[in-house]
Amino acid sequence: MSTKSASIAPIEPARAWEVVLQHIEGDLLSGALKPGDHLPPERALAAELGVGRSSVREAIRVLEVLGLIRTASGSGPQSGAIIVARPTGGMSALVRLQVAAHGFAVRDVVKTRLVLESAVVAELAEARHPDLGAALELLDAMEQDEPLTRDEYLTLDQAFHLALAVASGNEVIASMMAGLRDSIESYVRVGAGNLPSWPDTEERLKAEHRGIVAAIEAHDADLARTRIRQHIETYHAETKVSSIHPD
Amino acid sequence: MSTKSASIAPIEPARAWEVVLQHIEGDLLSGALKPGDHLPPERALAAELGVGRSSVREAIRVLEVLGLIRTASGSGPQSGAIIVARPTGGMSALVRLQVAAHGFAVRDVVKTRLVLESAVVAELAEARHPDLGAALELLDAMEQDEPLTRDEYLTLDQAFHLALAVASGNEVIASMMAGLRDSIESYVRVGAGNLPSWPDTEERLKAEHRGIVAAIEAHDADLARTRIRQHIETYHAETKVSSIHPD
DNA sequence: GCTAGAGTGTGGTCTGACCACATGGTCTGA
DNA sequence: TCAGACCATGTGGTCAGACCACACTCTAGC
Repeated sequence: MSTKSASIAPIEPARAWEVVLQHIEGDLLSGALKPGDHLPPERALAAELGVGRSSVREAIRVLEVLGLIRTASGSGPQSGAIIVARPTGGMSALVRLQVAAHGFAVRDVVKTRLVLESAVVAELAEARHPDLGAALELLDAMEQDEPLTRDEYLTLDQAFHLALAVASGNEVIASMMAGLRDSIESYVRVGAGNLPSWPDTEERLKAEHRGIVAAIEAHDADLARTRIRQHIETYHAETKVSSIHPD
Repeated sequence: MSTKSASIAPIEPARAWEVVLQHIEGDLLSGALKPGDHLPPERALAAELGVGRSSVREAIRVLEVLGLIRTASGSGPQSGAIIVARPTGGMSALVRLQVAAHGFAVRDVVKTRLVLESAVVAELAEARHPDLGAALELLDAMEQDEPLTRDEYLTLDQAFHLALAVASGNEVIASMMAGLRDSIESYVRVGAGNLPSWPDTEERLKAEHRGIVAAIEAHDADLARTRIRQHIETYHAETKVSSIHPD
């Protein structure tokens, strides 16, 4: 406990957990902490900053949810809080919860995904040698002989779209795309269940995927934009007809 | 996420704070909690869910940072944890910390902002009657007689860009834009300090702002895209020359 | 009627105590 | 010498209880 007596109170006294958060952020900015490093043990951090361990834990929890660290109990080099800087999980949580709390409309999530993914395919089309290896493997997996269940297909579909974003080399867009998609995951799956004919839809989706890749490989950015737009809009329009939510 | 078979086999027993988070998310999805509502008091929530108060507080903290709730101590209708669903703050924190932890490259943040803002101005240009009132007021404020300091101008500039995003009516894009901009705020301000001639830059920025608005009002989406791209790219190129960071 | 004070309920914080667990060293017996 | 069992240690995870500061609400006294 730090002596609060006679301390000149700032305009807004930072809460204890904010002190911890700012301290860690400062260490990140100064380079004292890098991905792969361990945070000090919670008890040591608490003593160092003059706050209680519970306050340290609140800050740690925030960092964990935002995807900056991963925690593990026990002893040894794998335990403790380790900087990982994986934004995807945090982005998913943020968007998903905002959708749940009506801060984000599903319609806007879909539109934003459209904007980002259009940019992704256009950038890939304009790249000299876009690395579509991962995306192509996923397409092959979707077209294997054994029939896939709807859920399996949608999982691969999601991975395909994410692979395109990753291939574009922009981590920010890739994690935003992943977060947007994750957050409406349940809506997509429910919509797929209400489709009039899933096999027909699946065939159409496969053809559209190949068309998108073809446009990228042909370096035709405009065509790629058009096709990705149609791909997303068609699916959402089709599933929305039979969806429960009238909006 | 991967398999929907919700068997009891808990490979990973949910931690206490996750239980609280999931419970609140469930209440949001079911409509039991809406924006404006109060969360139960921490002590009541802890008793209801059979967890300790500290675990409840960790979940509450996460929700606060993500911008879902605001908390206030004291008594009465303004106190407690209230659902607000303001995504901007959470997005800013996420992006800022990921940049600090090298999960996001500043370059990608700028590129993403470019993608989103291009879409914003294009959408505004294609709208019948875009509501540019707030944006225009900010432009007027930037051009008043009394000279503005660099910081004041940049604050208005940021507000202008955000106003455009808000005018487009897409909350998701607006909060992402705000988060992206906030997260590189310090870089922008440092860059402005290193410009060869701020007054010249300020004049150019004013002209570019007016040009963007003119393109929107002329319903010329392509021109608006071009101008916003040039606006952002020029500024970042100019400040990067004298910046310390080589990349 | 009005005001000053007590009362109440809230979040914010700290402390101390356990637990489960992973690791790493030590001891024991072959 | 070495392999295996065992225990000490340090970590996060959790809980219970205790305060505090604060904002509101009620009420007694004027």
